Amino acid sequence: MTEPAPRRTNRTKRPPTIHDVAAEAGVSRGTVSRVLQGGHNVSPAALESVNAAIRKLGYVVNRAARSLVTQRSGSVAFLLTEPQERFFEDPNFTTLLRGCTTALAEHDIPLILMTAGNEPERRRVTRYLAAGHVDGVLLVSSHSGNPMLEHLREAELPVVFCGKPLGQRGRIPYVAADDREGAKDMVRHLLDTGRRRVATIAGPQDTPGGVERLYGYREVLQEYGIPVDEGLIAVGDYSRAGGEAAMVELLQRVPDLDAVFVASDLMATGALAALDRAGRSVPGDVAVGGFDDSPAALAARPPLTTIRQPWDRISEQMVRLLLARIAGEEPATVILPTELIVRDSA
Amino acid sequence: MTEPAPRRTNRTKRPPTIHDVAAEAGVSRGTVSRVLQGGHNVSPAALESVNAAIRKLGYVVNRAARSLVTQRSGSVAFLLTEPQERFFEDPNFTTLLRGCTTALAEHDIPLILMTAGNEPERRRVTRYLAAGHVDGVLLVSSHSGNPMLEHLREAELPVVFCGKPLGQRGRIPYVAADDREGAKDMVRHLLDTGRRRVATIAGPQDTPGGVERLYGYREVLQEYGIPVDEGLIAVGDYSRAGGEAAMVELLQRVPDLDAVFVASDLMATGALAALDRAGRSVPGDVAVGGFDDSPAALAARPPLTTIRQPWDRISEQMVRLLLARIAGEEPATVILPTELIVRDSA
DNA sequence: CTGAAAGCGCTTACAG
DNA sequence: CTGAAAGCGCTTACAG
Repeated sequence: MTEPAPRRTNRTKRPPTIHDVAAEAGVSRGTVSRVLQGGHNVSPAALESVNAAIRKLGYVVNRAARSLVTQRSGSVAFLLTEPQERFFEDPNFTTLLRGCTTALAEHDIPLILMTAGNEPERRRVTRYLAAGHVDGVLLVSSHSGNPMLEHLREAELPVVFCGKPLGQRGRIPYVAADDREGAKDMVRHLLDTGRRRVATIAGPQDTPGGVERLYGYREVLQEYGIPVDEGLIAVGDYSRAGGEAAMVELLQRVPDLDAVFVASDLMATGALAALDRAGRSVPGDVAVGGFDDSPAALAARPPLTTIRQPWDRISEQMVRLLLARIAGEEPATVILPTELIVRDSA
Repeated sequence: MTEPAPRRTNRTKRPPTIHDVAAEAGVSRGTVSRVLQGGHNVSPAALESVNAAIRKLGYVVNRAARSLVTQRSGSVAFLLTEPQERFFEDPNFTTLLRGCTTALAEHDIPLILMTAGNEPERRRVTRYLAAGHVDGVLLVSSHSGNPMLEHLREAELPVVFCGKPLGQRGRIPYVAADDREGAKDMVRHLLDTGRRRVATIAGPQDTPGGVERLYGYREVLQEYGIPVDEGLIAVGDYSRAGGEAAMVELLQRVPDLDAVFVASDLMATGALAALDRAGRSVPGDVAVGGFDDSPAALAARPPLTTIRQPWDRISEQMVRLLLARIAGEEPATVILPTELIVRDSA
């Protein structure tokens, strides 16, 4: 009557193990494992009885044990290297995060959210990744000179970027919306609706969106035979305040502008405020085009004409590329088309 | 010369193990492990040489192995049971998510993001949690009748809610802003600045914010000796469109209202649009008070007077409570004060 | 097709 | 204070 006390945590019931399943099904643990791996080299009879046992017992594989032997974690990191404020303020990114979570869940892969916005965080994340705690990383920042990149390379971890990685040598897989074509669509729209002095508020020039959307602006002007006036170009930091300041600057420099293509909706709401204060009506005096089709675009007065990025498909493709990389496939790149959404501001 | 080929994944270098550290330090693996656990019952000399070896080798513990023996995952889930759109559109929640990630990182605990907005997702999440893949969960939805709750209870997993869980028996630990007091501050502000026909657009009545903020509204009117006119109360669904519809309804029912307390900034932007279309000036004809102090509050025209929720502290406290629960402490509750932010709309 | 066995990298009583 | 050893729950050659 003095049995050794069973080992217990504060959880009452221990989940069934592969051992229980094997006993229930009347086979060896090896066979159960083979069924778990896809059922190759398993007789139909064994397959069936194992599956029945799994259902009956409600068996779920213990990932820690599997991970220990396979040297695979079975999870993926979603890594933010932006200063956090910027990311979390940007509704695009939350859409992206949601999409990646869902897409990974379909493969039963948990998403681990990590931030590396400052030095201590970067150290922690680097250690975590180097220790092999994830099989790959979905990387969101595309600022050039990203200090995490070197670490990732050293850890030899599969990575997929959101947005074209700037200033990187080698082939780094990424998924991006077609920023340049999106910008071109917007500027064409402005021109086609009769605007002639079209300014632009570009994003930071160390980000792909900042660079590409400005390229698009220039290309369309050229296309229409309009000489590019550098005075019509201002740069913001993707924040609302940055957009506001840039608009003030533009108004001062080029009082007769009649349209502005703003590289993000958030900046566009700032531009709207500046125009309002300057007594310019939108779209009467000045047409305003945004980029992103974020909630802010709808909430703005007037609602913003903007460029929609296909975030659902971006996240889907990021996950697809990452899983392919993890499986050993070659790096690839996916560029997805954008869509012009015409509302009241232009 | 025929050594067995070393086992390899596609990663080149295998991280050092506790075995390597023990060899380097000249002690047993047990001693290394004891150092890892906090260094109790370890001689100063051993402690030092083990730490030196850890540094030299860049050793990082293998969580899968640890988890296998301790029966603890060392990670925590951040679980969204809202229909996803709502969550990800709400900037409060992303702030919360960020805060929780950071707070957990300080304890070296990875945050696993999970969504359970529909039935297949709920099944998957339930299996994952029941399998013991996380030590606890941070739960965000507070809609009453949440179908995940029962599963969590069955799995005997520590849980902390964000927001007061409605209609739950038993003591469930939660952290919330003081919704009622926040609402009272706003309504008092409206009344103190001379408004007399103060309407409200409440949130859904199956959410704590929806209920509590409406309570606050009623209480202040009573406090000021103003009889509550039920016609002045409308309910929205926290969306922009819902706020707009509710405002239209109120305007129709009570054309002479001169203020409205809206239970979220997002709904308030909708209300602003409706007022604009009805030709009412804000704050001239109608004062508008929001709730949340989200980015939308700043972007709104005019910028919204609103109630700020202390999201940083909320996330911090949620993590603290959850870790305490995991460590076996009793359930507790934390209510945090809000702050009135006066801008232009009221 | 299947079982027995080794081993993944840790932690934790148990002796000493 | 410390080492030897068992064991956590899996996967995977290896024989058969």
